Amino acid sequence: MASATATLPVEKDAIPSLLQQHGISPTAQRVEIAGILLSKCQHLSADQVLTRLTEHGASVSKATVYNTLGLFAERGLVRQVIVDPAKVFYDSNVAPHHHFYNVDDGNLIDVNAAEVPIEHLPHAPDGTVAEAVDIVIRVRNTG
Amino acid sequence: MASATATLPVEKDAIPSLLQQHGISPTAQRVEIAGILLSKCQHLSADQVLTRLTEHGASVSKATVYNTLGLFAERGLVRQVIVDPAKVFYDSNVAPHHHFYNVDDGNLIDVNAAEVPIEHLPHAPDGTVAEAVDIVIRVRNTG
DNA sequence: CATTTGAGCTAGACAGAGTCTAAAGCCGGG
DNA sequence: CCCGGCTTTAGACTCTGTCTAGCTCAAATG
Repeated sequence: MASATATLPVEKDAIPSLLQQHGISPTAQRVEIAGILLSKCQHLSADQVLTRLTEHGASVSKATVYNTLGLFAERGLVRQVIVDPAKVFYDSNVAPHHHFYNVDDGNLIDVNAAEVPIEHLPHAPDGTVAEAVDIVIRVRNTG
Repeated sequence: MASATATLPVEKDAIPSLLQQHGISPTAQRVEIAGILLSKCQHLSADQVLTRLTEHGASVSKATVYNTLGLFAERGLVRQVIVDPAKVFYDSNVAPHHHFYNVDDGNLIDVNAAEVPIEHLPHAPDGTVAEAVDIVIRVRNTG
């Protein structure tokens, strides 16, 4: 059940076992969705995943796409990125990193965590534990 | 038109001139909305602002609340906080700071920027300029 | 072999946040 | 007094995401 995170892109054949390593039974639809998202380092919304599925000729329902992406995120196979008020992006890169977010065109670019050294974090409020630190550098087109 | 950010809470009487300092003509509705949001250091969604308006007996339409909050954010009078995929929060504190976000109960707590020292930022991608750096520390209730 | 059980999938209804549109109100200048 | 621009408004609309109720299929059971 631990995270045996493969380097991107993940080969088609490797997907079923990768799912199983994350405690996810590899159904046809899940393999299909993972195949699209993990095919390279990218950020896709649920809707974009759905579109690509239909382009690939695979017919997966909207509910399944949402359920599956939620499941993948919960099990650490992908990561949610919340930068756009309108929708959630799913990031195929689960290594610790941050993001540039272009507010003009909605473009999202990875930033290696090592490039943003943080000396120390403040203590989490009483009764809570820190779970993740998300850094978003909002950029805007010049001119 | 520059930012003459008053310390919170902003007195009722000071609101019209504060709006004007940000290049916003102080209509009755805008003064009402600013009065609620700037009454203390807090994070409110558009919907929460709308609710408080009606509680105060002021009748402002939904469209106006959204338009006005968007305008305030654009002019630097308040700040958008994007942490919850479902809705945007408007932060009355525009001083540089970050946030704890409790994913269990949706609670949002300010973190002084000085408590999260960042040595240096990576260069923004070509053709873009950094505009803001948002750090969100996601926490979860213990037990 | 028939039956049951349960996980997973699906279509479509639904909910909530936010945007758009078309009309109406307000207000200052000529 | 009238005109023109800015602001507000109600309500329709869009879009993302969730929920429900039924269906499928495969594995376990008798």
